[in-house]
Amino acid sequence: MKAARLKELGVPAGIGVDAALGGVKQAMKSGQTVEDVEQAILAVVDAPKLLTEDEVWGNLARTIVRVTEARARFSGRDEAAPWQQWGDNFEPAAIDQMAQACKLPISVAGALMPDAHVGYGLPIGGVLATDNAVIPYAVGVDIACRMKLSVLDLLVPDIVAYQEDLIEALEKETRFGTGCTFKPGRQHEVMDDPAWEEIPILRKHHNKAAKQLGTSGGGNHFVEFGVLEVLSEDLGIGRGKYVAMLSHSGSRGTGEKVAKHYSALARQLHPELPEELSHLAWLDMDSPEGREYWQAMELMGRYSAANHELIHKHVVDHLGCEVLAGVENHHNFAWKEAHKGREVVVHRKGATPATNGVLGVIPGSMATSGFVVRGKGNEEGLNSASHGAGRAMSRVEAERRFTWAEANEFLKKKKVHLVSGGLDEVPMAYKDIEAVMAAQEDLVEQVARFEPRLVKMAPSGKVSSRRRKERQQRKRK
DNA sequence: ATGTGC
Repeated sequence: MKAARLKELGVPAGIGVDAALGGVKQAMKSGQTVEDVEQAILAVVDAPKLLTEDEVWGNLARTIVRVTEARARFSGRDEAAPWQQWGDNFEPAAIDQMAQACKLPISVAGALMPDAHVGYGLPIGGVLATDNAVIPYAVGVDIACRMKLSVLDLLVPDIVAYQEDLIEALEKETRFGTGCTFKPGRQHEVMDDPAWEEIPILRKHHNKAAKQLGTSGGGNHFVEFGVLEVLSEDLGIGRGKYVAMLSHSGSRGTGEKVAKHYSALARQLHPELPEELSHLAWLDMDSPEGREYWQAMELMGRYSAANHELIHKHVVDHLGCEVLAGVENHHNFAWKEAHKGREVVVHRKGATPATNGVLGVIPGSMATSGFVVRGKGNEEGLNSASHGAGRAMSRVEAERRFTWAEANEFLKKKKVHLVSGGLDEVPMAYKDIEAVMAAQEDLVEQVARFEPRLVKMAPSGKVSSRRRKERQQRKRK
């Protein structure tokens, strides 16, 4: 049974739905039909106080009572925290999510970046400063998702001349797709961090995390080679054209488990939040839960950095070249920063840190420009910028609307060789990166422009997992 | 962005 149906039946969103799903599972196991289950849920919703001791539905009944009482006591704030947007090419729902986030009692200020689109709780491209509280879903599911660019001592024509070697390096030295691992795993001292032992959710996933070190994952993640046109002296290598390698990856499966674990915990601690705020449940920074999340989040930060470090090290070693310069940054993370003289927690969910003088990387798409940028320290913009061009449509919509014939035409025109990737990631599915950059001229300065030439991404998710299953089934036979 | 239980 889906969450939407449970809400139709009157189950409160968030922990109400969580509790209901538990009951549904139990009832279905004991052989009840969907109709029986729906009747039972209606009865609980109608009179939860009568059913708090019920064997199957007691937890749902108690949760509804708790949520109802807490929400009755909750009163929103009189005035939302101030926020501004950069650009005007947004879905109304993304703007609404930003506005809702600023109504949280803990919110201090917000900023919506020009690549923003709808996400869980806070939009992707949303920045939120809070007072002594951290919101797991305002950091994002892929905690510490990160960009890393290395300038290599190759010549621009080498991208074509040594194309086969570059492809081989990508194929052998990282992995793509949901659930991908290295066997045997890559080695890195980040795996010896004491936090893996101290925090149960980390201990549980330590093994998987070890196997996923150095992998790139799926979705919009990629590793690519391209031409970097350096426009300023910031990188310390002089102006001109260079070959660079750019990777986009994060904390893989472990980060997701951490995000979901603490978000569920935060929701349990905040039954008072109305439905539209329920995905924005927070943890107090002074509470044991908040401190533990922060510790886990920071480890995910070091883990993600190690991930990129290994990808670059192994690819560079494979090619036998040298690294001349580099830039890297998280774009799903939270930081303790000063805002207008006050210490706040700044959540950047799909947003690049852009404190004055700080360098960052903003990718476009597989066949449009990316940028190395220098922050301008715009205080109203919460020292942030976009983390890319931003999706112009959903993945499903992109798969429906475009064909590979069109996409290949685009790639050919831009001289991009796509080793693998999904139709849901084609450039036409993204907003215009030039317009996005123009909308944030007061947030960042352009330091270099990057043109992708040789790109590897995960092949389209659903297809590959179906094929994997079919292969496994064939093996069994 | 990510897998997991059927």
